[in-house]
Amino acid sequence: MDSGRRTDSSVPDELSPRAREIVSAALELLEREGAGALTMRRLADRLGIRAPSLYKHFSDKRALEAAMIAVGLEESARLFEEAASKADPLRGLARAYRDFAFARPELYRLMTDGPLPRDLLPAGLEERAAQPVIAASGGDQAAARGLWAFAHGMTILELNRRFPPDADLESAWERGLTAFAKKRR
Amino acid sequence: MDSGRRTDSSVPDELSPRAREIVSAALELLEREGAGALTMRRLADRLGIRAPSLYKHFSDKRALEAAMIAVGLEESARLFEEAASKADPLRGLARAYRDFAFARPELYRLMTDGPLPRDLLPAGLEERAAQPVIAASGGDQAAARGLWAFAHGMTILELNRRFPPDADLESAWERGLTAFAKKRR
DNA sequence: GTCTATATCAAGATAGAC
DNA sequence: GTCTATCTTGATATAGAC
Repeated sequence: MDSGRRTDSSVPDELSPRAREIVSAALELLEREGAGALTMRRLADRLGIRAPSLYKHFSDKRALEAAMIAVGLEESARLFEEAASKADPLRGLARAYRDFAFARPELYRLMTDGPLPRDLLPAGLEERAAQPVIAASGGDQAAARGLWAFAHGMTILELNRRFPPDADLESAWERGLTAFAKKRR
Repeated sequence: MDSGRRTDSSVPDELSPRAREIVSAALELLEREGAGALTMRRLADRLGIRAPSLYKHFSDKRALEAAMIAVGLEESARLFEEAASKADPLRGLARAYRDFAFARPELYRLMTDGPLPRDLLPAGLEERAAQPVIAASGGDQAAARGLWAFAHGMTILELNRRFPPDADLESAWERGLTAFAKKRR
């Protein structure tokens, strides 16, 4: 595994180079050791500096987390756009959604466990990530939100190991996607 | 406001009377001040005792939380059974689900944010709470899990204020319930 | 069943020097 | 951009007396 020094290509470039390195290290720390390990001290350790130095780059922890969430939204928007451009957009999108969440489970949690820090996010980013889901729902916003809720519910309940251990989740996904694929009338 | 002393009627009675009072106070504290406020110290304050005394009643915080979760499962099982016994079980159940979550949002989070403490829960309780959903899905477990995922997704995304502020959630619920109401073939 | 005293650990953030 | 020193706060849990 490479580490620390590498700059993640999807870190927003409004940030200074050093800030981007910090976000990159924070994402690695988060994913490797979980949300509980994402502290200013541990992050600084990983970068070989002291915790107070981080405050020269981010005003507080919330600003750092917002930058991390922005990375997640950019990446998911890109993945969703690609999936929705192929055959069977609805199932492709569902697959891309689940794959993203399981590739970066801790980031996914950070992105969904509370309100988005909308005041700190690039304008239009939230909408951009939602757009492919709306398109795959035939432009019906209500259907898109229902579909998102279903996908998020399946995903987060599985991530949280909240389903019974022996549950057949493949069938549950299939049943839900079939339901949302049907035209309303 | 009354406090501390009152015993919640749905606290499991395998516990000693004093332990039930503690669980009751913990549920109040959790709901009034949020998960961050549920600490052994704050709980003890509310009961007029010192934190170490709590450990005579619960071996650790996890055991206390398990008792709280058991209360939530008992209550939701009761509410779901009642809702599913009436006309339009699927919509009644969905309403009961959402109502429960919004009546006790912090308890709902505690119940869904991670794996159940299955080793500390009364046997059969998890299944009892799930049963009405399976029944309303015509006995189809996969459909029941999809429906649960949808309901949880709608609920938790709303509780987390994760939908756009202006989203029409009533329509999203309706679209999803219509989808799951249709027979699969 | 409750107490005091204590161990152990850790968090976010600021001031001010270099 | 980084440092040291520090503030302020707070957590879970145990030992052993009463």
